[in-house]
Amino acid sequence: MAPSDDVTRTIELLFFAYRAFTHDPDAHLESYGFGRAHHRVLHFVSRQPGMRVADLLDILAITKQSLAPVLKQLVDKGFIEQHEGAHDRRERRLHVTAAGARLSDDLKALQAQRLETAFASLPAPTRAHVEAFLFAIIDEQDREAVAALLPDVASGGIDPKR
Amino acid sequence: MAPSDDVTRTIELLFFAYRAFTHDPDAHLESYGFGRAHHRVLHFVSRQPGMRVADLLDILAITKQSLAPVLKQLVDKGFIEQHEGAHDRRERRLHVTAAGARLSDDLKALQAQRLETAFASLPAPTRAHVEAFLFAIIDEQDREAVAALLPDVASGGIDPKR
DNA sequence: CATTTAAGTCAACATGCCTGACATAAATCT
DNA sequence: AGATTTATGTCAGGCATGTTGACTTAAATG
Repeated sequence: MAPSDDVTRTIELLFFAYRAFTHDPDAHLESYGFGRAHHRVLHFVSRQPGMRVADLLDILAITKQSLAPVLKQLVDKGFIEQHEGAHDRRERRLHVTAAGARLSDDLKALQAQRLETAFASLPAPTRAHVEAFLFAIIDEQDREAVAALLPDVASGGIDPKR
Repeated sequence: MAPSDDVTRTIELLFFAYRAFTHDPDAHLESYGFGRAHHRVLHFVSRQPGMRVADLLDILAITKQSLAPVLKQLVDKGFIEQHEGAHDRRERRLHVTAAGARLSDDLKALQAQRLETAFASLPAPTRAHVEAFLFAIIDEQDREAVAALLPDVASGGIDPKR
């Protein structure tokens, strides 16, 4: 096997796996007239209620002009609410409504189903290895910010070599 | 830890990791006036020289109307060549040119760098676990076709439980 | 009071995907 | 041979998601 076959296989698996991973929510979102961009907003607002617009832009790494129509649609259709900041009234603190929480949970359930089925079919250490790998793929300078965002790892984490 | 924290962490890691994974090639492609769609075409044609347009459409899961402008640009700029099929002259067999092979290799090197650095920082079994996971994420009905496409696994594969 | 900050808006544009309809040439079936 | 199917290409129109640049508004801060 050529030396680059390993990396080719990983690259192609990532492509096909990520497409599968996003497929179910994409299909579900269609019935609401929403797309993947709406999913991302809903997910992170649901995960961090009260976040500011600027925080969301940082996480998504898009411009406010890109976010604007997506956020407006989510607000107009009653999935997200904006509240004036308590201490700084320029801020629009973002919250999911009950409907938004429901949709966000439904979308997560679709992805959870796929991920948990995969993990259940594989040996127990898989999850820790996979998470360590995914984390190591992220730019070193971004890892701290991402780690601060993620739910804590329970245990069995794979530590990077020194 | 809430039961859904695990899946939330995996979902978010996949999002951030995939964004990082595509970032370097995206940036490199910009200087050619190309996008991610061109990368995918270049990659698969390079991997399977002589493939037909219909094969490419199947793999990418897009319509020929979506592919057409992307393929035309790659042909016009001298990265891909089309040759009449030897046995069936309706077919346009796709091949990368020398320049196409070079660009494809350059893009792969960027992703290889990221992946291999990640694997090198982690215990040896990581690669097998990661690949088994990515494969298990793919729809069961698509796995056979994907497996046929991928370079063979050398050894140390993680077998799914029965 | 001047400046900065948070957010929103308007315009123009590019990419990458879609559906639908139709065209062409070559292979295949009857 | 003639009809049909197949492989590919093309035209038209549309939608989602992103970009840059310029500007506005309101509120906080120096």
